[in-house]
Amino acid sequence: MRISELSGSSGVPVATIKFYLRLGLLHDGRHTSATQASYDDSHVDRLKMVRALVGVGGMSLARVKSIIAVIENPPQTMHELLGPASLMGRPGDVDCDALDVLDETDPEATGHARVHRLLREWGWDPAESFCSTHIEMGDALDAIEDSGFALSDLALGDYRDHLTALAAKEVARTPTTSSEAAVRYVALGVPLVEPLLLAIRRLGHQHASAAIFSGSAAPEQAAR
Amino acid sequence: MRISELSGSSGVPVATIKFYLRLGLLHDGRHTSATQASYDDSHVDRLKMVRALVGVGGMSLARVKSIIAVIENPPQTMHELLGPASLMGRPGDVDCDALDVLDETDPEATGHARVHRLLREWGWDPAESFCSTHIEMGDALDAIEDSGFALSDLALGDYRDHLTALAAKEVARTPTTSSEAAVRYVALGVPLVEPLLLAIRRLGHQHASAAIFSGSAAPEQAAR
DNA sequence: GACAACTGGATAGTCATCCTACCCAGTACG
DNA sequence: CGTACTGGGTAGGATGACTATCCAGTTGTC
Repeated sequence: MRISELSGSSGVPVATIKFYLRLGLLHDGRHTSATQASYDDSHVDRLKMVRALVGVGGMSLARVKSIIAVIENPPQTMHELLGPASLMGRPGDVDCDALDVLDETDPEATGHARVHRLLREWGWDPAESFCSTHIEMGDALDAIEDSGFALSDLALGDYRDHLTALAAKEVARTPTTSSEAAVRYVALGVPLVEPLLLAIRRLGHQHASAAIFSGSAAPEQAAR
Repeated sequence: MRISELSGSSGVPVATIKFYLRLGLLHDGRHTSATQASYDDSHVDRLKMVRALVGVGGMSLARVKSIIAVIENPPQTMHELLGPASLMGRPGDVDCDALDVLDETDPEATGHARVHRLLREWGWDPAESFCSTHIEMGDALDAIEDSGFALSDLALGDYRDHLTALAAKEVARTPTTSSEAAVRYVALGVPLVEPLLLAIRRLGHQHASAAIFSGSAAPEQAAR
């Protein structure tokens, strides 16, 4: 398959394919001469994957590249796979030791302190999860706080209940037949399912609000 | 409060504040003379909100602006609020009538057909949710499919169960005391909680994998 | 074997987004 | 009075993701 055919069957412009080749997002074709190479289905699949991750997944090419790196060079343990797969290529890969020190003393890091407290309350060992995830969660809590939005521990508990139940099912569904399948499942499934998840949540909001407020007036009137 | 003080208490550079003022992300201060204006706490709050939505929320300034528009000029019904709040400023505000026509005939739109089928199976009226949400969900399903990842209806059902339970609780928690509080809750809560949600899911993955694969070897070994 | 069409490889240009720097005349205040 | 600061405006820069153009080599066709 020549590059123009690859472009045709993947829907990606030739110039973009060349660009992806240069970035290392797409593996080189088999060279048949100095100025000729042939591509196969693996290149079509890769291109579709990249476009899916970039398009709906909303990822940067840098993050896609690190996902590809994990798929091509899988880590040794299942657990090791989950951390990097979660936030590969994201900002904030800072040192984790600093987090152990702070523990609700630093007024600047209320969100991170809350994460530690919650993990303790939930009976979760902080060591079994990645500090980068703690940081993300802390940042998210801080952002919610900063924008003047209150989120009770009760509400957080609801999130934990439902999401960990979901996560457990997802992990349980991980194929164990081959390492390639498992790596693909995690590296692609974790980030690609995210937009789906958020869409279903919004669908749920609309469904629930239709049930509660169906045909009812604006909050102004409803409150009176 | 002068602009430099506003900058100090919000942590946003003066040049950026001017930029936000020009874009309409920040309301003008009260002019005291031709070249002087005074700002108050509402400006500090707004700046913090904008930074939270842009930073952790990962939104574009355009989307932040449309969220601000909703907060400043709320829609008439609760239900009307949820649609725009969900995907304000996102790409894909296409015509919805086209979706009614397709109904699993178009091979190009398998994801969207699946959304319609799922909604029917779940007993949800498609009319009570926004077609833009259907489109997002369809796109997400297509992207998952395109990248060579299979997602069973069973797994989708799990997502629906947990996320709609969560969404229902979130909707139930919407304050009805004042319209301002309700609008703020929805317009900020829907998008800002998203990163938190995803972080907890990843935490759940790590927790679950620690329980299952604790100390176990790589999938290669485990599979044998 | 002439010749247009295509190839890989490289360089440079485009477009959008999000700021950042600078300039300017007009206050504020010690 | 002088210095610092203000709002307002324009221009510039950084980044990310392409896109266009050029070029020498290759392929298929007549």
